[in-house]
Amino acid sequence: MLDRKYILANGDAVKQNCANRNVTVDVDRFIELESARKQKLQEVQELNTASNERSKLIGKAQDEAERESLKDEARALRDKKDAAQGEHDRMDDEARQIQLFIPNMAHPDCPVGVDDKSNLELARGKHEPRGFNFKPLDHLELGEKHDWIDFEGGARTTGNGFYFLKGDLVLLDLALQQFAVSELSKRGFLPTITPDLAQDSVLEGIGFNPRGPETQIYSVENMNLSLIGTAEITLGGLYSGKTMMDTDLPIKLCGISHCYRTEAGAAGRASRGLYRVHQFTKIEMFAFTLPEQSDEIHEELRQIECDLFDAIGVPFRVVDTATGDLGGPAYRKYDLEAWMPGRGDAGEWGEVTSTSNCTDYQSRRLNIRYKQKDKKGTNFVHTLNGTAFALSRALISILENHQNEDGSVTIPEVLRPIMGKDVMGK
RNA sequence: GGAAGAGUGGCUGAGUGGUCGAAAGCGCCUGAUUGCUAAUUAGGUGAACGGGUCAAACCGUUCCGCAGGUUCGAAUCCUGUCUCUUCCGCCA
Repeated sequence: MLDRKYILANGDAVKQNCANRNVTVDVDRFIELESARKQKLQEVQELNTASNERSKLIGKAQDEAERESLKDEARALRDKKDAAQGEHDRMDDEARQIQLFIPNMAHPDCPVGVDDKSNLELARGKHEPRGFNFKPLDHLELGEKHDWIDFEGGARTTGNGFYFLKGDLVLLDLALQQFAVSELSKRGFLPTITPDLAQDSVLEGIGFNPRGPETQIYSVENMNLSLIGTAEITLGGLYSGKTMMDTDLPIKLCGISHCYRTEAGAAGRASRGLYRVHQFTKIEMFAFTLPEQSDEIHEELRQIECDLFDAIGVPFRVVDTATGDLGGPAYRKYDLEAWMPGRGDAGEWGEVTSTSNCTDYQSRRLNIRYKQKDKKGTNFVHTLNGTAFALSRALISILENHQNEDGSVTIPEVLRPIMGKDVMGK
């Protein structure tokens, strides 16, 4: 969330930002409430001071009569204070409800537009989409041919949208994980396996709503636990309420977890197969940084994503996400879209990674701060996240781009030593 | 899952319902001192929020795991809850 003082001081900019991001929220009402709340707080504190002063005198009172009259005074003051406090809390609650829906400010270079049509292509990967001198299959057809993917069994066992992976595709999945984790630890990211469940309060802190009609989250009945949609949730939770030293920043983590999403309301040809599923494994980059570092680290995350997809020989483009497509917490977001020959009639770009600089939007909610040596006070860190590999979609991109006419798939060179073979499905 | 015990500042650890934001020690910072990489000594040393200031200083409120309650007043009493330790049970 945004700083309340910032909203009060920059009302017009905040309103313009909401419009750019296609978010409807009553900023004026927030400003009205917050101004009134601050005045009320002043009143509460004054009453409390007066009440505290009386109470302290009671201990030193000489006789019973004096004591009783002081008690009456103190009690009356406390009642007035409680009443004022109640009013203050009501204003505070309502202001907070609005504040939670005010999105982060957007980077000045961020393309302005209300939806993904305004996204801007920034760059391409090393590999261009290849031509096929045969009719390429999509990953589902390849998966069925080799018995690598079993959606039918997944549906029977668990439900629609769940799947079993088998055989060489499992080896490929694990090889990708190992490759990503090893690359990331070379670059200073601490490999971290997180729980797949988190408390509802942690989900709310990151900005997810775990229960309710429109939730994307699976929750556990009779417990305040939910299955995580991304390791961002647990990694943020790990540091919530913490204060770090500036010299320890940036902290870079490589989270490994399963991700669970209900994907309510999503269906259709574009969602065929592994593209949109209820469970997948993800290797996630996460960073806590000083404010002045976050732009630079964001570029680093983007570069790592490009390097990883270049390394596995998959063509992609980098997209600068438009204001309306950013989501609440992001200040700026880059997506990598991989070429997927099996999508649409003759191939389409499909999102495979996403990296966001959330500045202090999440850390303010989660109360994650840093302290500078020899300086009073603390500040909020900046948080960033980025996908290394979302395994389900990375698998699609490899199967479809590296398929051969006989239905086999050439394994990317960097994965061959890990898998111990050059071709799968031969 | 059952039983018992414990949760206090960066750490260790004291704390009879009022003078406790909290003793003491360690650590850290600043100064003094001794010519020897350290000792001695004096002082200082938490955070959030609000006010104030160019910035400080400064003033106020809140915080002793968390949330409630009793009371004029709670680190201290009561209730709930979470976490940790030990013992038992179960188990990949």
